Amino acid sequence: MAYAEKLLTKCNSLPHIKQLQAHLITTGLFKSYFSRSKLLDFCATSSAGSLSYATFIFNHIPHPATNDWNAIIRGLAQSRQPLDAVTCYVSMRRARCTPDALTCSFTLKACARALARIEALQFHGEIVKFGVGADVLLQTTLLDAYAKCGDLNCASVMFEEMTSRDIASWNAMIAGMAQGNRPNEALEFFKRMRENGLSPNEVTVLGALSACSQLGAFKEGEKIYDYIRDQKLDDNVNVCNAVIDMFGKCGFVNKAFEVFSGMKCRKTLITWNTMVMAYAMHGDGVKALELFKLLERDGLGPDSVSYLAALCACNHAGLVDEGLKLFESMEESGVDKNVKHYGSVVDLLGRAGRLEQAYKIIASMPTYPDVVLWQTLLGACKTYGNVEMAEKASRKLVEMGSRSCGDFVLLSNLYASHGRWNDVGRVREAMKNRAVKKIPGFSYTEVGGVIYKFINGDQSHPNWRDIYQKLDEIRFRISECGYVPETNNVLHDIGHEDKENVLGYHSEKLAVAFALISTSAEVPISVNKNLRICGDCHTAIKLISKIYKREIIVRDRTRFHKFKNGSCTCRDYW
DNA sequence: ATAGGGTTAG
Repeated sequence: MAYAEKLLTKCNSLPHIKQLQAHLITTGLFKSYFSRSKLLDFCATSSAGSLSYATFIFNHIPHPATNDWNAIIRGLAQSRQPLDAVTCYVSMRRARCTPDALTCSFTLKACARALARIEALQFHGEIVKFGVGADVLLQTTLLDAYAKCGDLNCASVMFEEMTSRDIASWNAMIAGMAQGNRPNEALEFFKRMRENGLSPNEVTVLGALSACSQLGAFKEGEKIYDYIRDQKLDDNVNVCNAVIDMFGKCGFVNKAFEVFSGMKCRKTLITWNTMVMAYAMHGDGVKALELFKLLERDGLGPDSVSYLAALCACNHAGLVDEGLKLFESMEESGVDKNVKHYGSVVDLLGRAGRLEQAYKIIASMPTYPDVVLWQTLLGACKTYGNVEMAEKASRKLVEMGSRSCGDFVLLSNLYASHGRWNDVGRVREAMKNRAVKKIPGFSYTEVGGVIYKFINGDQSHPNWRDIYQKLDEIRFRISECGYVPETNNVLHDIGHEDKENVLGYHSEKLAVAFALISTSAEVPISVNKNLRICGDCHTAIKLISKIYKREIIVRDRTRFHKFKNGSCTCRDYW
């Protein structure tokens, strides 16, 4: 019997599969569940097979068994329309066929891929109903499905209720937290796992490193890297890629490059892209472009992510013509442009004041431009005081139902700077009517191996009075050097003095003040912000770096700012 | 009746 199975692994095209199918039918083996569902499964999931042909065979089976259904559901779960697997499951139940643990496993995978939280929840019920709830593998699949669908609370409950957990369960929890923007908790689970006597494997460290990257947690990241080398996990490309990314995002491009050039395993395109992006984030456009050119020599062609990283590098280094050339060369390289490439080039042109050209590029897009594109153009209009173009962009934003505070602020500021007070009032009215939402800004900083989080105007830190006192001192000292708060970054119906206060307690300022009072003078201060740094904080921190003789590194949403002796590596271009 | 399923970087 086993020979049919062996033949199956030798099939590498649909005609082969059909031949084997014919053979099974003529010898009567097709009636045996085993050979038949093996064939179905192979046909539905391997690259040699075809899902539609598998479905065709399946439809001719008079009374499909659980295994036959499983093969089709598995194939559908891996297809472009994963939710078809759920539909198939419904048919299976209607045909009164009983699901087993594998049926549930495949359908849950489908839910996770489709981000279908409600369906995942319903399958949780099915799992209990069919008595397979005690299966550890299935529990992990379920936990992972909840996490991928964004329901991290359900995922945690699942995890805590598990009576036995193996390394994959921990890995799913750590990766889930890291990917769900809860990096602190990811690291907590990582710590707990080790306290429970388990040794992290290559999958574990990927999740933990990703959490460190998000937090800019350099010390923790370096400890994990030591462990990786100790356990020889660095013969895995994915692990190397994650280490490079971690060092890059923690502000140590040189360390990232050391790892990149010292890799013992073969680099993939992702490795190259990660390194190009790291240079881009640090504003080192020349090195980024050098690497971008070298990547082709490694036998790899740049893909859309490579181009995005290179464009980003041009943006952060102010290389306008290089960027434009790169953008135009995409077509002949056969790499499709997506909305992010357009965004990058519009940003590039917008900063250089080439607003008409930027507008033309948006207009030439084959797909609809998104909100971010118009916001980028609007921002450039503000910088160059172009009211007509700003109105065009804002009109588009309003049409698209924008609710972002920044759009309204920009337009309002532009009107204000031209003394068009009626229009300012109109924009404010529109803001009220639309319940504009504002993403809260927060910053992280690490002191003594502990990561502290600050929210704008935060008073939750035990030493908040000391921090605010330090900020008062800072404000006094930088004012002596000519600092004037840039209150036009704030749009509220409040007095001038209050505006200064809102700005004065931005999360990045709180983090810097806290670091100043709690670290020694030799260590550079490192701060990590979720949004882009505001112009006022940028000016203030430049002065702080000079007066307090401290190097301050701020990573914002898009890049690194290294402040030293009164200037920043972004050269005020970001 | 036999086996198969979970965690993975830009």
